[in-house]
Amino acid sequence: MVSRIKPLRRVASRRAATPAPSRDRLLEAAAQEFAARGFDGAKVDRIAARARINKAMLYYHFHNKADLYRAILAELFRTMAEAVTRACDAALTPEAQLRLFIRTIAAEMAARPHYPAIWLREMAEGGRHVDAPIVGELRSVLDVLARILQRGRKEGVFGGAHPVITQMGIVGPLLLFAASAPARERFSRLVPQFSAAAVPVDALVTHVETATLAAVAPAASQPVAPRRSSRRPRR
Amino acid sequence: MVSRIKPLRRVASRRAATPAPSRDRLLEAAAQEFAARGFDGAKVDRIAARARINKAMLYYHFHNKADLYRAILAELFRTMAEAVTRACDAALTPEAQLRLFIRTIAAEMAARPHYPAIWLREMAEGGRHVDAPIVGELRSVLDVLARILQRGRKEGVFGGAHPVITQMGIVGPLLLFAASAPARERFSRLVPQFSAAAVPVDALVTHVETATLAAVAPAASQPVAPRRSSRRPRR
DNA sequence: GTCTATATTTTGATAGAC
DNA sequence: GTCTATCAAAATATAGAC
Repeated sequence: MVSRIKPLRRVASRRAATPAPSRDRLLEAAAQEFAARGFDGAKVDRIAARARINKAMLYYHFHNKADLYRAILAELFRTMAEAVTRACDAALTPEAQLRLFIRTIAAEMAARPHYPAIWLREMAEGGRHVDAPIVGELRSVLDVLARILQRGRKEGVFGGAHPVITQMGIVGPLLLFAASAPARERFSRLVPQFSAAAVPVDALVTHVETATLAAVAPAASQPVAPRRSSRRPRR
Repeated sequence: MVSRIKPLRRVASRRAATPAPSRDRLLEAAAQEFAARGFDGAKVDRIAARARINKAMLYYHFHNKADLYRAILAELFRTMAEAVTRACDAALTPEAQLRLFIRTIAAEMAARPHYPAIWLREMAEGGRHVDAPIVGELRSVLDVLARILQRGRKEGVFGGAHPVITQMGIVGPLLLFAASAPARERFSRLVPQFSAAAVPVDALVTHVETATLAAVAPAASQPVAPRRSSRRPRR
């Protein structure tokens, strides 16, 4: 609540070769711990140890465990929102924009390896730690996608795909793939197919692109508001 | 470790209107708690209270929290493996089999509302509680999918899609959608688009079907083993 | 099978010196 | 900003009567 406005931090007063200040190490260590163990599984002692700081310093920088976690969540979704907003400025066709949207999210996940597990877990937790500003970032991401879909629809290249459903179709595979990498590696001793070496990362992004573009194509899915009279048979 | 072989339980000795025995209520309550809070967030006191049993009874039926959790995990993946194995017996075209594979998983998730969050969380945890028998069930699911893809390839209707990637493309959206339902409902006060009423469930399954079939179509994705000589440009 | 009472450990958080 | 020492609450697990 207090440290929401973050000051442009001490750039001038820092020497060139200075190691990461304790606060940064703390955030990094916490992200790692929260990703691997979840909010309740993460222990402040372990976070402090990993960051090579004293536990009391954690409470000096953040009020409590929840605040530290929220800071990470906020940065995660702000980063995502900024990235997709920036990427989709470009004057491209709706198809190209959608591809770029997908690739941007994938790239952001690759750049921040802890994000996928944290994101996934927070959704499974019912968004318990997501406050209003964070919801705003989520909304921004969805809005970018909604605009792409709407433009494509106006130009006749997309059908009436629902933004939330399209979003699930995109981030679902990307999140699960990234977050489950350690698990799959663990299983690969018994199921070699799971081995990371056997599953090229790029192939997944290509898969999601192809899949999403097909699913949003005209007549691929029923319109957002289903027609009232035509009841389609179960199969 | 001990109670892995479960006896065909006391059917004869039970009256017709007998309420669910404590062990069943326990498993149900535990699944709910583990889904909502994760392994570390789940508290045995809460599980016991929810099941309306004494906490000591929990330790009578299971040795500890981890064993209880593993029992639920095992049933989850056994259920999934059995369902997809049974469903894909049918003599259908590869396309129809793939659709059925998807619908079966979606139906199983709908029937057991706690599964998606547990599944997702366990993957994020690195499969820490997944033991060898459970990996076997995971393997079974993957094998069913691999056979469908292989048959489709032989018949020329599918390309060289990788089973793991295809699996991610299918279960990623289904899991995320189901598991994030409470979160989206929470956010819907600020972002009406997220409201469950606004997002038809069937539309997601249709989306995943369309998307997956397009992604596994011939030439949609590069072959599993990329050609060595032809280096494709970045885009 | 069921319950009460309790032991033991872990863990989030703080006080207060430097 | 940093550290030591420590508290108080929570949580897993068990002992043992019925």
